[in-house]
Amino acid sequence: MDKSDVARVLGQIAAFLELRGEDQFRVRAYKAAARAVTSYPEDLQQALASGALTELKGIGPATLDIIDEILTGGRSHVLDELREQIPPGLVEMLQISGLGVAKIRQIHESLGIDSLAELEEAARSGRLAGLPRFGKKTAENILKGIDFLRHVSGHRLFHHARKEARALADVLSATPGVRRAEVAGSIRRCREIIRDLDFVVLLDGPPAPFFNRLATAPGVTQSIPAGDRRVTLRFQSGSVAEIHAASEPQFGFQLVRATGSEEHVAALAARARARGLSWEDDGLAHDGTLLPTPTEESVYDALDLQWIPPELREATGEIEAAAAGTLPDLIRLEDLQGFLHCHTDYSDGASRVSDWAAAAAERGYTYLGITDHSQALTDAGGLLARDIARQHAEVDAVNRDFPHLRVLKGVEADILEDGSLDYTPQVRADFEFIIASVHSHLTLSTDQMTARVLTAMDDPTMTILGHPTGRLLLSRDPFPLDLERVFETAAERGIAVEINADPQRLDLDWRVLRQASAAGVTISLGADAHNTAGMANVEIGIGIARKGWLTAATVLNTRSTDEFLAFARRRGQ
DNA sequence: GCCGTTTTCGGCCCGACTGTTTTCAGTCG
Repeated sequence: MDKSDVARVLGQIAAFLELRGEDQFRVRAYKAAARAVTSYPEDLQQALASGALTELKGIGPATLDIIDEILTGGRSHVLDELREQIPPGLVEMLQISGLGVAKIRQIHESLGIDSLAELEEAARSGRLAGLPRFGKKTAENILKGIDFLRHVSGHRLFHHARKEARALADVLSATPGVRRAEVAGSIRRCREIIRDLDFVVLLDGPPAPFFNRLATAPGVTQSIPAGDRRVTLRFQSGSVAEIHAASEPQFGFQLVRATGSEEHVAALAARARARGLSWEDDGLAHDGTLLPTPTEESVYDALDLQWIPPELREATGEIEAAAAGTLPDLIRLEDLQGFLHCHTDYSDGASRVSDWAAAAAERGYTYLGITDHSQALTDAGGLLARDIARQHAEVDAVNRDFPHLRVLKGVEADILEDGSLDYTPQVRADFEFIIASVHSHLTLSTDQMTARVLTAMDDPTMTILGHPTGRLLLSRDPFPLDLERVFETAAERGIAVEINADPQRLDLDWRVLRQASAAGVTISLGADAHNTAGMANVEIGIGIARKGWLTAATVLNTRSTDEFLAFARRRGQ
């Protein structure tokens, strides 16, 4: 049980209370507590033990009790009781965009519906559209929402899946007879959303006894063997893990096979056949004899290929490049000199300027770009024009305390509906660089949204286009935008386009990064972090950049402080 | 339910948008 589990329980309690028609402020208090837990930078267990949690804003006696109960016992009796009173199907419906508490209660009370399946049937049959204040459009949107939910169910964000996978890999490593356990599959490829977890384990002995042991391990509800060296495990939590067993001579082969996308692996198999080799379940064979392939390098080598970094194994040209010896020299975490896009307590961040500076200095960054929300984003407590001078004075003071770090005065300015940037030009001139982002009016057409963003790019104070498509993985589709024209304009104007490394965004999508760099666009890697724990976002952002074949030269914040500032200033003149 | 005090209970975000209806309820951020 960790922070995200605790936050999930608190959020669910809020949802149940909301459906029960409870006081809205009580509901809001639970939601606030969930947020407070999520953004709490320290270890929750320790904070509970030391009493630090009682000091946390948003946590009071009732929510503290619940957190204590979850952390010690793994469940909450408050939630359990609510589950008995209210059909859980109604809580699922809350996830449908456009359906709120009032409509769900109306549907439940007038049609007796309490599951998604029944809701879908009612929407299709027209019963739903017949309700007062419902109509054809509403029914259509609900069907769309159900489709979306089905599509995302069973998928998780990369960072959640990776955390679980690492924990499971530790358990596997500690199992008797296991010499090594590696995370493979889509997590190793750094896909933005993950369904199944894949592992390759190096065993001392035969797989069968090991698989039997796994089948009865705590939390495992089902164990489905596939052949004699693979097993699929289903867990109580809903997770699905595929375990591939390997002996030492074939470990590299199994790791390659379990890591690559289906298409990548199929292409490798075809290449093997073209070379008179056969690609079998248990290894690469020549004339019926398995070739020793203990490492991944030995597998690719046998196919006359350079070793291919896992992030690239998506069958998008990497095999051809590896054959020609032209794989890119991918960017690495240590290439970054600047840490960009973070929010302080001047807007919706939890960390102070000095906290950020200390964290950035500790990680060896040479500059740190502070970018609070601008005033138009009132929801996020956007920085009011009158508070800017105070923040800048604070930055100056912090800069005196950190001789090896330069804190830069940036801002994340809203791109308003008409494409203008938030604040007056005079106010914007006080910042050393500006990330401009769309946060509102997300339902414009492709033409309108493209025109809006292009207009914003006319503004000479814009340095970086933030989270360009506004998507929220597993919850909100990207807004429509003609990226080709945006890239063209960005390259022409010297505006960088962001890979937003918030694990919920990862926007730009890695699939369009090669198009962007081919168009000559400079990419900025932004953490979009709201507390110093969010510094780790950058690591995921690097994975996405690598997935998009980016080299250090394409990424803005691999440059020195002076080069970064020169990039920002060039446009203002 | 939590916060912040005028320390014991009153206040807590509201404006824009959508789909409905024909003046507005419900949702969203």
